[in-house]
Amino acid sequence: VTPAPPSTRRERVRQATTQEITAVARDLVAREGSAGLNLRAVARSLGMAPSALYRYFPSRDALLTTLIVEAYDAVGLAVEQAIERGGPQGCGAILGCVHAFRQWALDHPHEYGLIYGTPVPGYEAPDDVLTPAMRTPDAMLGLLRRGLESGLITLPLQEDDVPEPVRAVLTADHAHHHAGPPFPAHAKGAAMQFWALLLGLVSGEVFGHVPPGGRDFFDFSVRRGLLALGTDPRALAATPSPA
Amino acid sequence: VTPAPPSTRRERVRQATTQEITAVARDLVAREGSAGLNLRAVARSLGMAPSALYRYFPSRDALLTTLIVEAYDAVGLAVEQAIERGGPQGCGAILGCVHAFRQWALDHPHEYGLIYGTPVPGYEAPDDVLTPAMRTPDAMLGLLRRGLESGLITLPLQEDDVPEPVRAVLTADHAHHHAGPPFPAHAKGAAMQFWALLLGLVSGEVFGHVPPGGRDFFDFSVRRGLLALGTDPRALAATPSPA
DNA sequence: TGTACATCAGTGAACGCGCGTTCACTGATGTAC
DNA sequence: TGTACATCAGTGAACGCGCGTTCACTGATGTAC
Repeated sequence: VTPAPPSTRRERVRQATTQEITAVARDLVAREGSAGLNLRAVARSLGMAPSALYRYFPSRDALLTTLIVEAYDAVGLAVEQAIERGGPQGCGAILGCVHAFRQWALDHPHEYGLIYGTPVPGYEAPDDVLTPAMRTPDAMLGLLRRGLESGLITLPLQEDDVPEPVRAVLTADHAHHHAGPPFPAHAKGAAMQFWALLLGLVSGEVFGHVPPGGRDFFDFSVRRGLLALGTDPRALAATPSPA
Repeated sequence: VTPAPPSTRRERVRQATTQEITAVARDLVAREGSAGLNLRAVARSLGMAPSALYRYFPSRDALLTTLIVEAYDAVGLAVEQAIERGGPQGCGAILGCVHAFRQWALDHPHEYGLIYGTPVPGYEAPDDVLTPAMRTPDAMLGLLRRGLESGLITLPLQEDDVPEPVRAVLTADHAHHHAGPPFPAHAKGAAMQFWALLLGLVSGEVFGHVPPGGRDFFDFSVRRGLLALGTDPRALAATPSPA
């Protein structure tokens, strides 16, 4: 996060103030959603003149971008840590990962909405957010790769089972690429389906579009999704859900 | 929609104006999202004074509520019509239904966001929206019931396969009830999972949170979801996707 | 070590804007006799 | 059929508010000699 230690006193103060600003802004978004973010309220809360904020951010959108990047990084970090805690083999990491994702979303509903909800109208995301946005998907694809290599996951489909046009779409997609060799189309398709299920379950719960199923129902659904993904049933059944 | 034919001339004009207002408001939301809905713009577009709108709606929120109800009704209608077109047996109705849902969402992204996206901050939905909100889920549950009765769908799980706490959650949920006798817990769970998958796929596509898979990928994913639901594979494979 | 200058954080007032809502009013439409 | 009154759609001005952003400024922090 800090590339080089800030030398001068001024730089240190500046960095601290910047962090204070984003912290206050994050609180504001957490309480009222992205529409509630406004510079005057941030300034008020910091005891500054509104114009002073322009020393730190060139516009409201720039501040919003920072918050979006921070939100992506926060989920990403939560997910990565859960994977580590889950251990190197078996389903512990997988279950830990998805539960961490859900838990972060429930703990930070407005920040979740910022990145996985309705796009903020009039806001155009700059390229800077692409990398942090891929942090969580990358972590999950890493799990998939590990699972395929270790034999924990055996995709129930062959490459041929994927209809030609779908295969074309799946292999043509180079926009969202991640580290490592490419996945075969059927693996990519399965991953995207699982991701859609996960987003649907979590968004439904966070936004209230679905009757509340709670943690148990989420766990149950995710396990069924993992089975559909080709996860070894015995291994999955033997792995308890994270606390 | 019209309970009794409006008798007096005044009432007819009033009704026409009301419809004009909601039509303009709907356009505004369609172009700029729910945050873009503002009374002054509606009045401007109609050539009225802003205050005149208060003869028709007591507040901005009331107008928003009307739009939300209309959106629920519009998807609901689209889905119901697709089901009818799909025919009385087989998977035609099911595939038609989900494709109609997706298509409506893509055709009306902002209205979709209004009802299935991030909740509008500060807006509290009155009870009036509950009934229209259930229109689409009800239609789909009707399909499930029909499928179970005809044997087209055979749930892969038994009641006992659902862990006790999950079963408790599923049977306790009386808030969102629909017509007809209750479903057993495992059917309800399966339905909710499929609904979550559907919302995830569609929201991901509409909001751009997922690499674009398009119609073919959606069809492919939904078919896999239906198989996981226990739909007869042969019948499913024999049913083409709607045009 | 001390002085002259440059940099930059922060101030305070202002600009221009748009919003939801209220209120006293005018004039047309409907109703009762 | 005609008149007196009630209802109600729509006007126009105003209230009070909050927003993002600009701009000329002051004073403290840092830098070069």
